[in-house]
Amino acid sequence: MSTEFHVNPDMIVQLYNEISKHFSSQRVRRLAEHLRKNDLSLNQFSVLNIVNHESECSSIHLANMLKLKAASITYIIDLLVKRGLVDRVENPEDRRSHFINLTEEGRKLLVVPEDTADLIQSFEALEQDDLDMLYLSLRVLKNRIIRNDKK
Amino acid sequence: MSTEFHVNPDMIVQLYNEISKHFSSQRVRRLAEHLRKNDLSLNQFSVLNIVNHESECSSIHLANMLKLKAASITYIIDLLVKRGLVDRVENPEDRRSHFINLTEEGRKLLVVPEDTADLIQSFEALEQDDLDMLYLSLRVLKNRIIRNDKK
DNA sequence: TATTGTTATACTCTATAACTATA
DNA sequence: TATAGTTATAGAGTATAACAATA
Repeated sequence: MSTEFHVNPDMIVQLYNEISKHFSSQRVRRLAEHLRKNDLSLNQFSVLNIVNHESECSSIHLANMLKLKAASITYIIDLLVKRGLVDRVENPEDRRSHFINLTEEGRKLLVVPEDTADLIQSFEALEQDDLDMLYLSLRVLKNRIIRNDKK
Repeated sequence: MSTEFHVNPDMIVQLYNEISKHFSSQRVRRLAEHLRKNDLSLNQFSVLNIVNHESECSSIHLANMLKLKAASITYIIDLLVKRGLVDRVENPEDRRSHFINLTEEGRKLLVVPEDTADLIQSFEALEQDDLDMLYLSLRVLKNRIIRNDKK
């Protein structure tokens, strides 16, 4: 395949952002629904997400990431521990601090369900050739991206 | 372009969802940051989004969409009106109810900034040929999708 | 003394119940 | 009588400030 101009990542990012805007509103709605159903605040959910990506995550680190006070982190972690969604593990190198780890229960709550019906509707607007090309493109993208994900 | 099998929208949705998961955590973080910077709760932001998409939106409708009590909607709308992000307009056909409309100020807060640097990094993992193909695919998708958006 | 994190307190948000106005 | 929405109050969740323990 060849194009008459040089496609660079920036150009794709710009396109991606425009497309992303189209789905933004529904994404927010799905997220809010997911949080409500699982009785999670946005900050609690953010903690689960951060803890999932960072091993040896301390309260201070969470406070910095979320721009919350340490006391709020304590409160949030207390609730999550009580629900069995995270664990507190002692930091052997600093007896003041703890590491926050995601439990299996917590990991289950990370995935926000997609609104499949609406997505399908969007893709159905495409011609067959474009569908084919999009599929191939996304498959390549997935393979390159997922490689860097843990598990 | 041709493939040895028939690509249908479902297959693309599945791929899309897998890719989407990869960006999910950062998207949540960006949203949380956007809300914090603009002093908005998730429900307040949801109200702005719903009001943006639905003209003649009533309190009752918002309560149904967000699964909140009417009294909570009153509280949220009061705050947003006070900040000049939405207006309350009388419903000429039913003097009990009001329509909630987004103001220009409110519209400015709808867009959640993307984390461009991280996106670029993802796309930089692709070969030039794949970049070209992805670009073409997304451009077609954008043109088909955006057509159905208002403004 | 500086840093990590907790306890105590104040504030914000949401739910419930009682109420007003209109249909 | 039923419905749309508001007001008043209580409770849950979150943030702020003062404090204790460790570095």
